[in-house]
This record gives sequence, C-alpha cells and structure tokens, in this order.
Amino acid sequence: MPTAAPAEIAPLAKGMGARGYRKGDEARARILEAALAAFGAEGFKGATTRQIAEEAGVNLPALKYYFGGKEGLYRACAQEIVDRYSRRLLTPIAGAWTALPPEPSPDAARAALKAVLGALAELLVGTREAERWTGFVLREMTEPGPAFDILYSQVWAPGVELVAQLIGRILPGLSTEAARIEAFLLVSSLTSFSIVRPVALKYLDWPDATGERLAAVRMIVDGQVDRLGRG
Amino acid sequence: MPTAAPAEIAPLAKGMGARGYRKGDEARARILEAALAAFGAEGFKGATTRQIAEEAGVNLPALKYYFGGKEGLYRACAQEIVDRYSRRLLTPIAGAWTALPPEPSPDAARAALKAVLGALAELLVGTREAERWTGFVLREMTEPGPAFDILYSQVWAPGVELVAQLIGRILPGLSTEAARIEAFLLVSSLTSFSIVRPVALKYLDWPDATGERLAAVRMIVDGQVDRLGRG
DNA sequence: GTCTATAGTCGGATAGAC
DNA sequence: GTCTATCCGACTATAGAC
Repeated sequence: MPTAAPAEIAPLAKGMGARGYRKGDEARARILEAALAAFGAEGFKGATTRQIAEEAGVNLPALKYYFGGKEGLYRACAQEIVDRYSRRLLTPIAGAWTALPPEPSPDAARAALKAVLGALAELLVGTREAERWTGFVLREMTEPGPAFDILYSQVWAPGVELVAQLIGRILPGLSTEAARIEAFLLVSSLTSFSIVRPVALKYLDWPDATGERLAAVRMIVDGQVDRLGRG
Repeated sequence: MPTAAPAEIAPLAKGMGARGYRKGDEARARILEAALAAFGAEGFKGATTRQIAEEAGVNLPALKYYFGGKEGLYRACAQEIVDRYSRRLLTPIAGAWTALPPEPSPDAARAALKAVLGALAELLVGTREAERWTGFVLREMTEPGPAFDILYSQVWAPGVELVAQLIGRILPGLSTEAARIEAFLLVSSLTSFSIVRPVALKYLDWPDATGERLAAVRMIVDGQVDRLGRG
C-alpha cells in the first residue's frame, strides 16, 4: 500500500496554491489529454488503455493508479470537458444572454442567434483544435455510454435550449415545442459537419472547412436565420 | 474438403429459378439479418460474431463458411443494403425525377423536394422498421470502415445530390456549391434525428417520433423548404 | 509513486468429426 | 453442410518488487 493512498480515485493537489503541483500531476494531465483524444476518436470500447498509456508516455498501471480504471478515466474525461466547456463557452454565452434586455426585440434576438450559431460553426465546422472534446461529446450522444447523462445535461441540452429560447424570441408566436424542433434541426445540421466530417469534405470536394469555406457555411446558416419566420 | 467447395465465398444458388434455394440459403439469410442488426447497433468492432451467430440460431463456424469471416459478413451487409435501397428508394425516386420536365418550374421542384424530404423524414425520423440498415449506413458514414466507399457512393451521395439538384432548380441563381451546402445541412438535420435519436427524444420529451410528432417535424422541414430563396 | 510480470477474460478463427 | 472443441491473440486488471 502506498504511504499516502489516493483519497478518492484521483490524487488531487490539496492545500496547494495554483502554482503548486505534485509530481504526478503532470503525468495525470498527460493521461487525460491522451484519453480525450483516444476516446474521442475511437469511443469507449474502441480505445485501449495500452494506446492511451503509450501516447501519454506512462505505464499501463498508471491509469489504474490515477483514475481507478478505464471507466474512471472515461468519466474523468467527461468531467474535464464539462469544466472546459462551461468556462469557455457556456458561461460567456449565458452572460451575453442575460445581458440582453428581458424582452429583446426579434432583431436583437436574431443577431444573438447568429452570433451563437457562428461560434458553434467556428467550433464544429472550422476548427479541428477542439476536435478532441467535440468528438468525445458527439460520440457519447450518438451511442450513450457511462458519461451520457453528465454531457447531455451540462453541455448538449443547455446549448440547444439557448438556441430554442432565441428562436422563441424571434418568433413569439411559435410554440415552445416547435421552437425546440427548429433548434434541434439547426444545431444538428452543424454538429453533422463534425460527426460526418469525412463525408462532408468528400461530398463538397473540400480539403478542409476553414477560411472562405467556413465563411460559406456561416453565410448559409445566417441566411437560414434571416428567413426564420419570414415564410 | 466438402464435395462442392464454395466457388467464391458465398455459395449462391446457381442455375436455379427464383423459387429454388439450397438448404443453407435460409441460414445465410438469417445470419445476414442478424448481422445487419448487430453491426447497425454496435458497429464493426463492437458487434461480436458470437452474438450474431447466436441471434441467427447458427453456430460460429457458419459465419466463416458463408461469408469468409467477420469482414466478409460486414461487406455482404453493405451490399445487401445497397440492393434494398436501390430497389426501394433510389430507383423510384430517380424515376420520379426524370419524369419531371427537363426544366421544372421552381414550384414543381419545391413540391418534389418536399416529397423527397418527407420520405426521408418518414424513413429516418418516424419509423424504426428501417433502423437496422439506416443505423448501419449512418454509422459507416460517421466512422468509415470496410464498407464506406460503397455506401457513400451508392447511397449517401446520390441522395444528397438529388436534394442539391432540386434546390438548384428552386433557386437557379444559387451556385452549385451553395446548393450542395444547403442540401448537406438539410439532409444532415434529418439524419441527426436518427443518429442521435435518444438525445432528440429526451430533449423533446417524446416517447417516440411517430404520428403527430412526426407530422410536426415534417411541417417544420416543409417550412424550411418554403422559405428557401425567400430571404 | 512507478515499474515488471502475470492472471483472467474474451473474441475471431480453425481443425476435424459426422 | 453443420457441429464440437480448441487455439491464439489482445485486452483489462492486479499483484508485488523497488
């Protein structure tokens, strides 16, 4: 038995400042990063702990030591994603949302919706930098696994609901359900670009989806927003 | 060595009428059906040959005998899907398409597009009967495997291209690329309903997506078609 | 804390009887 | 043609040295 057994599963730094870290924390972070990539690309079953350990430059039992096992590592990845996502996207967006007047005009809501969808397109269509964790989330949505609930309730649902709320502002006459269907279809069409990226690029004969190609997608999505409620 | 070794891999009936079948053909069909369901639900890696054999009520070596192995069985599933799809959907739709006047009016094209998307929605959103093979196709699009090329070129691309052509008729001024992006987004939003069905149902708080709920989705898609080019 | 070595499990393939 | 029995490789998990 180690002299200081991990309190729970992960031996987090306790009683230390932000700059303080224990020796193993760096290894822990490397494992997490490698796992994020592997699970995102291969899924829970498809990814192997050997791959992850090798990629992270640690030995196999280190995964057990830091995360308790494969499933614990998987859950830790989900939690990490929620944290990053909340910090970098959800919180700022929610801030902008509450900064809107309580009853924003349809045009203000339209502009806000374009901004949100533009950021989403940037993230899902245009960049591969975020692919690690978007792949993880989208895969978990397509085939629910040990992390489905947390990712659904803290990442997916809030995002789509925000879009639905904005659509509801743009079209006050629309029922909540219709707004939600509309929002689901809108967000889904963008996530598809990430989920079936190889198909999208092949079909459009694009080498990637950045620059002016990303701009073309955004323009079309903006057009869809403009046409909302003008049928 | 068997007295009559399988010519290729699968011992197809040769020199027999449509009603003639060899004894093993029924087992072969059962294996194919079970494999379609298993691969569609679990993917190539996720599905196990043992599951499939048990589900089909045959023994493990039967898979090797009839299909040469797991990958051969997978390819056979893809070919079976292409055959069914071509016969039941692509051929009729293409027939209706060529029956259109060479230069259909935008309104005629609009009606045709609604019909095509309605059929697609029916298939992807409303029914679970086709789930066996739609799941197979969509999974292969999201994570390309041994059957990607055949399914992409014979199922996915023709379908989206048809939608793109119709959009091009509705909006003659649109560039081919813009029409294709629009078509990709439109089709993607519907496929998402199938790909992330659990998420969609949970978010909309629906027990299923049939009847009036399916009608609601179709109405919104029809609305999107109506708004095309009226921004 | 980090490693080597290994136990236990499972899935795909195949030999050979009938 | 169809079955039983078995092999082999890959994976997760764990024990125990240092």
